[in-house]
Amino acid sequence: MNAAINTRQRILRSARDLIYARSYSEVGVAAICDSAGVKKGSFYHFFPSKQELTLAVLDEFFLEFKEQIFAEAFSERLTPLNRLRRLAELAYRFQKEIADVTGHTLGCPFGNIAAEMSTQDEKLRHKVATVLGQMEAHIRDTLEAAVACGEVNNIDVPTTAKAMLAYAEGIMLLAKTRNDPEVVRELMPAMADIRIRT
Amino acid sequence: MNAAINTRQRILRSARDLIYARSYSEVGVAAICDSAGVKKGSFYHFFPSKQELTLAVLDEFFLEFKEQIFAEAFSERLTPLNRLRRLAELAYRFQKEIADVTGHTLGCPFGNIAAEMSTQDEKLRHKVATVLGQMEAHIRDTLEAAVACGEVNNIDVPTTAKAMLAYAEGIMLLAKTRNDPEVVRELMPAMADIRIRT
DNA sequence: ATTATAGTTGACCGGTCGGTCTAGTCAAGT
DNA sequence: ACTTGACTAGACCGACCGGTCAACTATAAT
Repeated sequence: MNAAINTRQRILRSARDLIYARSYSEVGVAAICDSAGVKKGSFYHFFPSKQELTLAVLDEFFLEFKEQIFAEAFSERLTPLNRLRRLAELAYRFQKEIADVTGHTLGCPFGNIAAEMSTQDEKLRHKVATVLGQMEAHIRDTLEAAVACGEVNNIDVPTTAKAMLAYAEGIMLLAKTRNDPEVVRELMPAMADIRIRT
Repeated sequence: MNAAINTRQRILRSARDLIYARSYSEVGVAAICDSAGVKKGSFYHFFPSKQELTLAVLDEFFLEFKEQIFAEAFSERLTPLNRLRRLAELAYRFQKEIADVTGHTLGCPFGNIAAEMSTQDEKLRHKVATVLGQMEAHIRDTLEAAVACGEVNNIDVPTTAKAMLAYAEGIMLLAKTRNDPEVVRELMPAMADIRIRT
């Protein structure tokens, strides 16, 4: 049973890494099984389909994101706006590290799947939309706090949060397209300066 | 020979529509041939591979984009900043029209392919990067003009151009993810207000 | 020791993939 | 009339796709 959890976890991690590095369509179940050192039968014992696995992968991604990025950026030591600036810095570090290891700038795992699959798989689209919605909510909360402590004023908080998320996703996509993490370093800090006025 | 050009054009248009509506991986050569009313033999007479066809599709997309969007938005009647605002409006209209017809918000054709294929096919990545580079150049030129006529000042023009492009791409991706063109209407106008200060 | 159950194995399925190839049509050039 | 070469037709290729299945093993409760 311990071994079983282990197997499931190995499948999940292999799938996460492969799908992020390549894409949903380019990664087959067989490749995931090979990478995880697991046979097809075991795969389908734990996951009913490739689609369901991918939903789990998205959860896994978001969990890690919250643990590794949000947890650090959104500590109380920083002012709200500085949390957003810290987020920008962490985004760069993360992309830079991946680029150093893999040779490719991989962008945002959610944005990648959204772009590829939104029109093809409604369940996947909805899942990604939900995750991005939660990210937006985090930014919104942070902006509310910024307003509350007088760090900013006269802004449309919900719309500004959406704009910041859009800007961040766009930067990740451009960085992937140029295969250059420095794009993130150059552009991301300005995310914290976006203001949609009331 | 006229019929031949016609065949090539039909293949190109079918591929453009199908790849935009679905994705590169989800659209097979057979589907493109069916849609174009052409047999495989003809397809491979005009295009050596699916990859080469896609490069041509990207050219086709960019050509249409310049004809339909840039040509209208960048007319001399408008001030530079108003050209960018017009661009935002056209982006919404375009996404809205597609959504009404297809039931899906398809986002940016270049961004879609970039997200899906950048890590998998260097030629495709490079092509998309080039196209987006030209878009960035258009925005940069417009910002230069805005500076020249005193509409804005104290901005880092090249970086602001990049930031505007990133913001636009991010909005298109979010709209696709939410399957809602209204995201474009809500967020895109603020593109013209982005300023990266010197 | 027996039984039930969770997990594993790998052969196998029909279908689709991008791409090849041979045979043939057709119009223009000589 | 004959040749040439662009274009079309569609059968065919091996590889791979997601998914199924029956048989097997390991574990733990009774």
